[in-house]
Amino acid sequence: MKIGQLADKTGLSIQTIRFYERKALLSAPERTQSNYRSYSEEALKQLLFIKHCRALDMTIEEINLVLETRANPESSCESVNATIDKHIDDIEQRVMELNALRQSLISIRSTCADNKKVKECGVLHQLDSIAETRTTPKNII
Amino acid sequence: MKIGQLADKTGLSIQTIRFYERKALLSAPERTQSNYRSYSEEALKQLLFIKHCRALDMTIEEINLVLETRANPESSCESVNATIDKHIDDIEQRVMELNALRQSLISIRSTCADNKKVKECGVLHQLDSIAETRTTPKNII
DNA sequence: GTAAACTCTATACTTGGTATAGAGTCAAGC
DNA sequence: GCTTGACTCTATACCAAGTATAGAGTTTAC
Repeated sequence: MKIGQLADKTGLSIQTIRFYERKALLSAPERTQSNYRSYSEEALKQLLFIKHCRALDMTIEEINLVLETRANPESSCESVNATIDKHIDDIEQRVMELNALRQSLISIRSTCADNKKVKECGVLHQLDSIAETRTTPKNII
Repeated sequence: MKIGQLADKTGLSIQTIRFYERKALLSAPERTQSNYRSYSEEALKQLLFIKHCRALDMTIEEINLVLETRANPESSCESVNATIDKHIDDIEQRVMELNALRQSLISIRSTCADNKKVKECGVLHQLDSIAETRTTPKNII
């Protein structure tokens, strides 16, 4: 299977597949005589696994860890569970931040009716003077 | 006021201030004979305004737009309100996405009790086979 | 034989900064 | 006068997770 077919089957772009190879998520495939990448079914499965992990917003580093763990079936899956647990925490954290942010924005927005002039705009005045709202560092999520 | 003092007063790093100047959020200040940046009180205010906008997760491009609007007091503040409204929408969207993601993660996580072996781990099996969950394109927020 | 479609590598770009290197400047202490 | 430390300058590279491109080579269809 060439890279274009793999891209079609996975729904990932060709560049993304090559990118994952560079990041060592996907091991470098065999090459044809003309230096084209030639993929096995195994690679397709691996790539779908990676895609599923990405859909859950796992970072490449985390996926790498999970892949490593997955590689030896007799080892403990503890680290995988820890990764997922941490993810859930991060997401809950981020949702709370975003809700706080949303509240701030709604509050600021309420200070200006539509069609005012800049000099009368409550929103702009708010932006001049608001205090700190975000205490936690910005999250990637 | 030199850049270090400005950094202290705003809580932003020196590099960030220079970065904002490069991005034309902050106009290039006067220079001393030795080519040091020399800031006015006006620049301090501008920078705090920018900081407040960033705390609301506005992009640099959006802040630029708002600053432009703010520059002429007689114009309409409509675009500012539109920016804020869009932001609120984006955040609500993102919160819904994150909640869906959280549900997926919790569901996946529930398939593995602690201290299992990799080959028995429900989480890893789920990651092999889960269907698409995220339909909307990934957001920056 | 040639044109379209595919693949290759290498490089640059995105966002919002952060972190360096290497050079110049300024103030204080001796 | 000289050195030391703190400050500033520019330019460049780096982060994540890709995306986009140029320029070259390859394969396939007609």
